[in-house]
Amino acid sequence: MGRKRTKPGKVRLAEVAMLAGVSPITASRFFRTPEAVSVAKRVRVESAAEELGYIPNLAARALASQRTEVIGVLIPSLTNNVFSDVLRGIYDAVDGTRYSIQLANTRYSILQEEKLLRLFLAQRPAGLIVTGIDQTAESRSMMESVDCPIVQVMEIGPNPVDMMIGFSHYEAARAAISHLLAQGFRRIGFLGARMDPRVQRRFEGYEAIMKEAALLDPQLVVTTTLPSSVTVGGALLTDLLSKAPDADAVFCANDDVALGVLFECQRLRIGVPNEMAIVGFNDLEFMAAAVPTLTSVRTNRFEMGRDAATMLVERIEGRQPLEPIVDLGFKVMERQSSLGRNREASIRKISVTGASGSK
Amino acid sequence: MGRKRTKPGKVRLAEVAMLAGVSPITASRFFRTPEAVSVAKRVRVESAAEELGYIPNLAARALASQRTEVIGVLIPSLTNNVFSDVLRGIYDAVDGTRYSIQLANTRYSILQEEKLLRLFLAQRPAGLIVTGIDQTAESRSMMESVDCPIVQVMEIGPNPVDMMIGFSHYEAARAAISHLLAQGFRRIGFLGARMDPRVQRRFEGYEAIMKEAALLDPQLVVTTTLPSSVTVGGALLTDLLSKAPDADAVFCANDDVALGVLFECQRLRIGVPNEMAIVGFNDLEFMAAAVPTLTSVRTNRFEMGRDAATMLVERIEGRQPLEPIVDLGFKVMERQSSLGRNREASIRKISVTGASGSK
DNA sequence: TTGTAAGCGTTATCAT
DNA sequence: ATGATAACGCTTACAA
Repeated sequence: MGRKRTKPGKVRLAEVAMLAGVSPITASRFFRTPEAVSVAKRVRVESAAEELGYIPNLAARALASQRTEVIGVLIPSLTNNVFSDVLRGIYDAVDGTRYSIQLANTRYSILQEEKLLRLFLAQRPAGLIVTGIDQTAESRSMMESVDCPIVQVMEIGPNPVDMMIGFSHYEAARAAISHLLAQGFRRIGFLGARMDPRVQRRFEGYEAIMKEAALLDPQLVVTTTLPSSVTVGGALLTDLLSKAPDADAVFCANDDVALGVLFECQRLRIGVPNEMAIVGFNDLEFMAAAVPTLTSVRTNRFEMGRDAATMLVERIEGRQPLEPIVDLGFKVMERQSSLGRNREASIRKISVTGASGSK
Repeated sequence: MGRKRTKPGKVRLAEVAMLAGVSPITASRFFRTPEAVSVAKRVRVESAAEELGYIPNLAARALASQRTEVIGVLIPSLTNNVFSDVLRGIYDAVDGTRYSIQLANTRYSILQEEKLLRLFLAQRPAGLIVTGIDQTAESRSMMESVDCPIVQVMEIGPNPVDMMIGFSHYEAARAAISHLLAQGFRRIGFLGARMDPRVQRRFEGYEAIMKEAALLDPQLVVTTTLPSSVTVGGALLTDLLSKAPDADAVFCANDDVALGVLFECQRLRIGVPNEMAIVGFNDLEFMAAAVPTLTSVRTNRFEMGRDAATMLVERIEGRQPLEPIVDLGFKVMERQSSLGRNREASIRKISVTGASGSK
């Protein structure tokens, strides 16, 4: 009628308990809250587990306890360097803890994200890391009604679902443009690929400060929904030059676009920065190695992932983090590609470093 | 004494079965093997599940069935573009199946890999994807004694644990050097970073063909165990030039090293390819966009991941794949950076494309 | 601090 | 094709 009994191969908690001469529940306690077990029994259970090579069955644990030790991570892309740095930080922080990562790729679709979120939440994750602040209303209400801690990464904004870590893409773009203005550039183009919400926000920063300087010109803006790449960067520059031949600088929403611009300038024999200044975004490794070295906005992606996971684990384990919203800031790395001639000495110096909120 | 009863919120299989007017086991069968349930009951269970919003409890399923629907993936690095492409392929293939991915980072350490392997196997994964063919003896015997299917990715070699998909790094390097030889280059340097087993194999390919051509010279070899990067590429070139000022070409074991070499040549005003030819490895996107365009060896990383996961799923579900060892080959993408002057017309033309084994 | 009893939600086994 | 029953291995709730 029933099923045949336990195969002898596997070591269960009961075996450990028996060898240690305690009840299963005591052994169970030992693994979860050692301090709740007397020292004498602690050592007996420990050595019994060691001797038998006991490995807990996570499925049984999850079923009995009604929760898992899985942290769900939703990111838009596996290809983009930016996210792989964040991921590395997450794995780094989780490494050595009892938690494991369940990763899923939304492919920049908030509908896909909603679907994955529903899937994840159904398995009662211990915590959740989601990218950005542009979830669907449905996703939002799911996240708000669920009881596990959640961290939104990559940017900061109003109304966090729970915790948040990132920086203001708007302010970062403003700082980049301020730098170009301070260097005397005036006809500054915006080159954007993918145009996901964060690139959109960078554009808004560009737009705002250009408008304030009375320098905004639609001819200076070239974007595409294609994924960003070096090749796309070259094409965007070509487009820009056909619309605004007098452009003297470009702010690229991604570093690979910036590299593509550099190559295109070389191809077209346009001097950088004399005829065309270049500023990128994210400060990938190659930016400092290029010829000329390329200015970019450094963002703290590894730290973002690491701290997000750490905050999450802290909360899962019942501790309250110091701050629910962490602004990791950014830094404009000024390099040769944006060295200006200070064409107008009247340009005020603008601080280009600091926390996003430090307006 | 016991615990309080089921909270009313969650929908269980029993509820679905009751609403459908069948026994729980029939409902269970419907979800796993619909064809084993009569059509009449199928529709009733389906609509009942729909109506109640039933979501299966994976922990209960894993506990009862003694297996999981998790595919473990062990890769050496999250940062390296090469692996993120493979990963993307894996996620792509698994997407939409019932399997999920459990990812872990060995950080290029086979001891770390062994540890993670032990951890994974303890949870009875449905399948496993591991990187390369250089596991520890202990790892190997664990993999051989476990009963789940396993795919080794990134390269092919003798004695697969189970299945294998990749290409011969040795042959790929030979093909790259053959191309340089055919273009008339003679003092061909080897620039290698990280020197993981696959880079090592590329070096062996370089070494063998250079020796055959009686051109091997230790002064032409510069390596480092540092992770590969654009910056490191520049430094390696500098080292090479100090040891072998007459080098006329470099084979870079990674594309980022190749890009670093290009930049360093620009910095030193060394003409590419006239004074220095450059060949990279992997054919990352920027290679075709650089100025001059950079020759590289194209490898099929996305396909590698996708096909590895597909083969695994096939095997998990009981089907035998056509071939347990898949050679995805490679292709030397000849571009401007290795355009030679055919200094010696006597050089025989060598085919540079094809499966790794097609010596 | 420790133990007893019951239950977590599903599937394997055997029988019909 | 369907169902009754027991079992998967652990933890919660409560009592001692």
